[in-house]
Amino acid sequence: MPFIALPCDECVKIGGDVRSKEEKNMHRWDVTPREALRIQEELRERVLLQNRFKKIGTVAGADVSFFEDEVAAVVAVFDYETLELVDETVVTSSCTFPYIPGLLTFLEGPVLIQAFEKLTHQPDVIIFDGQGIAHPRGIGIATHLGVLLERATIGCAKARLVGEYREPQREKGSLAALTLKSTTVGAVVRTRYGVKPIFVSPGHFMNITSAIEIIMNCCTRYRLPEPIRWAHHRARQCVSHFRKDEKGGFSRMKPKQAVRGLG
DNA sequence: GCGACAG
DNA sequence: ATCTTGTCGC
Repeated sequence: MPFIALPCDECVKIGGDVRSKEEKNMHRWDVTPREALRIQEELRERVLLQNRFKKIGTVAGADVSFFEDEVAAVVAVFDYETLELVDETVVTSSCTFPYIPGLLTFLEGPVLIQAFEKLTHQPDVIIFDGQGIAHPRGIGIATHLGVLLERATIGCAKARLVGEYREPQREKGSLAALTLKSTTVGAVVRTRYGVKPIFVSPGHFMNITSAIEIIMNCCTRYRLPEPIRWAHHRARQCVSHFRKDEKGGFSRMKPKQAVRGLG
């Protein structure tokens, strides 16, 4: 029974039951691609592209790594000024949905939400490895989870999903508008001289200008903002453990090794 | 029907 | 995403 002993600001009472806002907003995840589209259409109406976060004290990076059907999700929280780590959570799980362009949230969302629930320090802003509103239905993973968690989020993708743009200049800080149906949904940002640009778009409780500014402030000496780099790095470490366990396991040992091992 | 297509 | 060593360019 999902009862919470001490009701607080983060909780809401419903007929004697006490549920966190996350639970109250949650929808089903065991859905078909068609049902997933329907959920996105419903949630898009709840998106707010206006800043709704206080003075930024902390920023989090969220990412997921894979090894076959096993996944490891990491959420790492950093001090916005010093970019020092202040909190981090890891959750491993198995895939329940395939990767389908436009439906990434249904693959990574469930495990990421579990990781957020384990945090001790709730960040003021969250950066995701994927799109925000620069999505065919305006609700990429950053936007979707921003609505469910009711938090300010930013989408920071390494590649384009939708939209048109002109290549930004080679200098660090160069920008180009990412346009979809004659509407600017984000920006193509050159975070270092000459490197491949990243695709920044607001998720939720955030406007485009602030999204770009926050991302730039988190980019020190690499192409990706520090929170995302860290989360990605840690998620990969976890996945490497899966590999070792897999190798040492008996059931999935490769034929050549199995034969030798059995004499 | 033919490409495009976050991770 | 992931498999992967050295190597070309700033």
